[in-house]
Order: sequence, then structure tokens, then C-alpha cells
Amino acid sequence: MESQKRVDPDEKHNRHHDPAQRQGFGRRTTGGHHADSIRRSAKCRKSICVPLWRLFSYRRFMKLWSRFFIPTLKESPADAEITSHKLLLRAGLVRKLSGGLYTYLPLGLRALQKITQLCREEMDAAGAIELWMPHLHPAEFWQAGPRWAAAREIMYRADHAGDGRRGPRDPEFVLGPTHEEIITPLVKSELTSYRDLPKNFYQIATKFRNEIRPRYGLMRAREFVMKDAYSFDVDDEAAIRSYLAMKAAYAKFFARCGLKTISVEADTGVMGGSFSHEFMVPAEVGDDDVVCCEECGYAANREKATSGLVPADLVDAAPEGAFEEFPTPGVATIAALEAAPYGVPADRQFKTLIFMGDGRLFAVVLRGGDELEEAKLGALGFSLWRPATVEEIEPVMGAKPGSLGAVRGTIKNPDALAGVFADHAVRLIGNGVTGANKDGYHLRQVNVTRDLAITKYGDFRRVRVGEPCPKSGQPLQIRRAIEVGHVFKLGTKYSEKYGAAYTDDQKQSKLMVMGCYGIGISRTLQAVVEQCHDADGIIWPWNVAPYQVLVVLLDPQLPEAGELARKLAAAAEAAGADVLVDDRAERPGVKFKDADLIGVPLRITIGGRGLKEGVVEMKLRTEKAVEKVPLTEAEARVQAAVAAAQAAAKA
RNA sequence: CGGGGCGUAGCUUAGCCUGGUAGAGCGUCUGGUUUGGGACCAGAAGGUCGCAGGUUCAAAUCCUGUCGCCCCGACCA
Repeated sequence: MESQKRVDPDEKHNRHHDPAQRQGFGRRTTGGHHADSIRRSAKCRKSICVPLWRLFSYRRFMKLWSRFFIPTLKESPADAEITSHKLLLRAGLVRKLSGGLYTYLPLGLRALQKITQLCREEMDAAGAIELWMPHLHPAEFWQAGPRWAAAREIMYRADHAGDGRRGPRDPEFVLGPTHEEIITPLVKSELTSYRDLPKNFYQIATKFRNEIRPRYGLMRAREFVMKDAYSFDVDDEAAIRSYLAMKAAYAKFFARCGLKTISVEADTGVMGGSFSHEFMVPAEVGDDDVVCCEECGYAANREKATSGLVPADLVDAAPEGAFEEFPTPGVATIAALEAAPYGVPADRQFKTLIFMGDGRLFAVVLRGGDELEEAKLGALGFSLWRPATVEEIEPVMGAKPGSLGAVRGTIKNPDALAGVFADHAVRLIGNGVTGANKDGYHLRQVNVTRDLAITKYGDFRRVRVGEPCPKSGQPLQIRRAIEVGHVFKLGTKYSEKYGAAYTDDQKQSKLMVMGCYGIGISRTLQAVVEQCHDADGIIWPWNVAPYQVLVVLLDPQLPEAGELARKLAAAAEAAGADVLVDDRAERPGVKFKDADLIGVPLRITIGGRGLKEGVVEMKLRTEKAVEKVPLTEAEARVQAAVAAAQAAAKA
């Protein structure tokens, strides 16, 4: 084989251990020149610096940039839009394979592993137990669960091998978007007694979701790393304890990642369940809106947020006389009815929307100026719903959208409606205008209480900026945010479906009460970058930095510089830091730019100039100032700086 | 899925409207000069112009289809 002829790399290095050999490099590669005068030439840099790492056997304990792989970019690829995505690419952390699919390069992987480890520590500390589940799921597990229909479209299918040979009895597979459907059957068969509970199982693994629109790099990917945990408790009260323990662990975890998060009340969405909180990172580029009150700390996802717009003591408006029809040819929008000659303000109009839910139509009534918050329809109990089509609406209502109303007696076939659900805010209208269920006509003097066929009031509208906080009454604000974690109290939705029950001390069989808890690990990575950067690059928080100390050798060809780098790197490592040494034959400017870009928290610069003065330089990525440290103190000072950073990161 | 935009060298892009030799910067390679915040000079390599049809004497350019990517909306960690 070829390898027999090849010289073993280590043996090759050993040849250069002799200092005399070291001296020889300059001469050998530069002909008759005096070694000193040409030692900084480009050629010399290359020929000398590469053997240098061999000379001192750095490799045993030093990670050398020249031997590593950090492909930094001066310019960001065109398909990156937001800062963190650009920086992930520019700092050589990730590369795109395809939309929503990314390769973690060595540096990115290290950061990801740091986050993973922090998460693991907090989960373990909170009493959760790590395991690992398959990510290829036989579809039958999902079919047996409560949300097969709803979750289907986000799941990747891996039905057959594609050779057409598999028979119809072979299972259909899906790639796991989450694991309730897998963990619950496991728990059902393994945990049977109240003595086994509580339990909380978690894993940190890849999830697959057929996102309708992957974007922003790792922020919304088709394949991503998630920590998912599932708690099982004997009753509601215990489940709440588990929930609160997870919520507390999450707060700790995000704090340790150096992330500022806010926890907000959230909608439970397709997960179902009784209540939930999301952990949000405020960011301009977030794809969630958080409604919050500076005054009292109320914070909720916009999907869930309410306001104090409708006073609790609001008195029903008295009718102004019988409602009457009036012609409105061609008027099909709120705006058109607002315009002349009608001049009906949007918030005096009843807006009627028709939806199809589980095979039946239902109506939602809002103020004309309000927007429906569709997620809030989840409270109505339909498992699936969508806006109804014109063809579905007309036979039931008697008119096309634009002329619809929920006025009793005007609906063509009221029995076909599963209900008329009105937002509380319509009560503010009192007497208003709405469609006559007759194309080209509207009704006025419609009284909410007397005329509308309301089945039930609820909160369906979207909160607007400046409305009073439901708690303090102060104006609400809305901020963009990135969701990085989500805790749900699930209740018995899954345990019931899969029969996850236990026997209590009265020999009674009872359903376990569940909770589930997710952290977007890869999303957290990007959120950190999004929150911690400046114009020059990433500013890693200490705990998630892929490397915490960077020793920059400006003159790597100087033996004394190499020797010093070795000492300082060893000192920093002994203090508990991860150290990278930039030994590349690059100009100082390039090295400094790269150092800032990859965002290592503590930079130690060793250059020929400083060595003559007898100093090395220390600089924190967060600070502008560079500190000159005498060589005699260098090791101790580096260790002290590492210790200080560690202490600060712990606090 | 609806709406908008873009596919030209590893990266950023010019050229396309008005068809006729594919151009630059960064990066890479060679030689030299430089050396503390992304150096300079000289030279070189690197392109099926996303793909497939069509129009034409001639297509990166015009037409049709298709694939991919990005942005806005609904969904989510």
C-alpha cells in the first residue's frame, strides 16, 4: 500500500526537534540571504511557520488555526439576509447544503456542543433523564395519536424505498417532527405504578419538519437540533410542579447561554394542552410578535395576548329602533362602507367571517376595524378549521362574503352553522351596521344583544399597540421576538389516547398527566449570534464560545513567540478555557479581523514588537481597550482573566 | 400554496433593455516587494452564463417550460 512508503507525520516532526535544524530553515529556503533580514518574507513565513508547530509538538495540547478549518469570508453570500445568518456564514460556522439544511463546520459544531452541554446540565439538574429515540417513526404511532391529521403536512414521509417492491403491508414511515407519539407508548408499557412517577425524559436530537418556508439560516430550518422533554405525573398538581421546574430550568439555561429572554404566555397550537409559556429573544428579525406591558410585566405571544379594551362592567347598549335594510350596491369591504356616501366608521360595523371547522361552517363576528387572530379559534374546540369558500358560504348564508351578517332571521340556513362566535369587542359597538345576507344590501341599527344570533362570546381579535394592558391598564407594546423555547402543560391528551395510565395507592387506574418542553438548540445558537454581535463580528458569551481564548501569533516564525504561545495556551487551558492559537502566516490585519469576526471572548496577542518591549497584549472582545501585560506576569494574568470571565459567566 | 425577486468563476457581481470575442473585485496559485487592523507589483489558473426546449446565420441576452434559491404572508423550536 501507499502508506508503507509514507513517512509517519510524527516521526517527521521529531526530526525538527533539534534546535540546529530549526536554525537551518531560513537558509535552506532563502539561498544566500541573511536569515534575520528575510525572516519575515512571505516565503519565509510559509516555510518556517509550518514546521514550527511540529518543533514544539504543539499539537499535543494546542489547537492551531493553520491545522484547523475556519473558512471565514470577507463578504457574505447573497442568500443571507439577516445579520446572524450572515455572521454564521462569514465566521465559518455553517454552510448551506440546501434550503433549511446546514452543515455545521468545526467551529459551529463546537458552539452547538457548548449549548447542548449547558442544556444537558440544566435538564439533569432539574431531574430530567436523558434518552434517545428513533427519528424514523412508523406512521402507525402517529395514526394512533390525537393529531395525525393536523401534523401530517409538516412531516416528511419516508414511505418506501422507491424500488416499488415493498408491499402494502410494509409500514409507512415519517421523520419525527417531535416525539410525544413515541415517548407516550414507551411510558405506557414501562411505567405502571404511582411509585414510578414523576418522570421526565428528554433527548437532544435532530428534528425534521417540512417547514412551509425555511428561512434565516438555522432560525427556521427543515432539519434542526432540538431538546425535547416529556414529563409524566400522577395528577394535575404534580404536573404543574414539573412544568414550573422546567420553566425555571429554561430560564437558567438561557441565562447561561448569555441570552436575554422573556417568558410569555403562549397559544398551545396543534400541541394542544392547557397552558404554555414561550421563551422569547427580543429581536427585530424575530417572526413572532410579543405583546408586553412595561408597567406590570405582562407578556404574551400575540396569538394569545388580550387587552383590557372591553371594560368588565360594560353595560349593554339599548336598541335605537328596529334594524333596517339599505342598499349598498357593490360594497363588499369594510373600507367601502366607511367611504362616502355611507360613512360608517369601521368600528361601528360588524364584520362576519365564515369558517369551515371539522366539516361544519361557523361564523366569527368582529368589529370592522379589528383583525381576527386565527390562533384564538383553537379555543372553540375544532380540530381543524379554515376559511370557508364562497361556494360553501352562499347556500348557507344567502349571500357572498361582503354582504354577510349574523343577524337573527336573515341567515338563509341557520341550522347549518355550528355556531356564531363573537369577539367581546363587538359589545362596544352597541348598535351598528352589518351585511344583510343579501348581495348589495346592509342592515343598520343592528343591536348586538337584540339582533345578533351569538352562540358565545370569546376573545378572537388581535391586540393592537397602545391598547390598555389587561392587568395594569397601561398601554401595551408589541415587539418582534424569536421563540427559542416552549413549555406546555399537556394534560392527558396523549396519555388518554395511548393509554398511559398508572395504578395509584388505592389500586385505581389513572391517567398520567403530561407536560412537554422544547428548546430549539440550533435556533438558540443563531439567536445568540443575533443578540451578541457588533459591526466587526460575533461577540460570543463566554459559555457558548467555541473557543474562549485566542492566542494570536503575529510573528509565528519567531521561536520565542511560539514558545510563549505554548506557555500561555497551557496556562489558559489549565484555568479551564478552550484555546485556539492563530499561527497562520497572515498579515496582522487579517488576523485581527478574523479574530473579531469569529468573536473569541479573550484575545492574547504575541508579536515581535511586544516581545521587544517585554509585553503581550490582552483584549476582551467586548472591550475596545488593549492591555499590555509584562511577560513575567503573563501566565498569571491570563489565568486571572479566564477565572474572571468564568465567574462573570456563572453569575 | 399565493405575491414579488434572483440564478454569470469558490464568494460578491457587471453585461441582458437594444442578440455578435463573458468582464471585474475578493479568494486561489507562481515570483517579487511589504509587515501591528482585511498590503502592493507582475503573471497564471479557474465559466456547460441553473437546466431543457424554441426563435435566429448567431442566444448569458429574446420566447416557453422546468429546477433551485431569496424576500413578504399562513405554520413552527
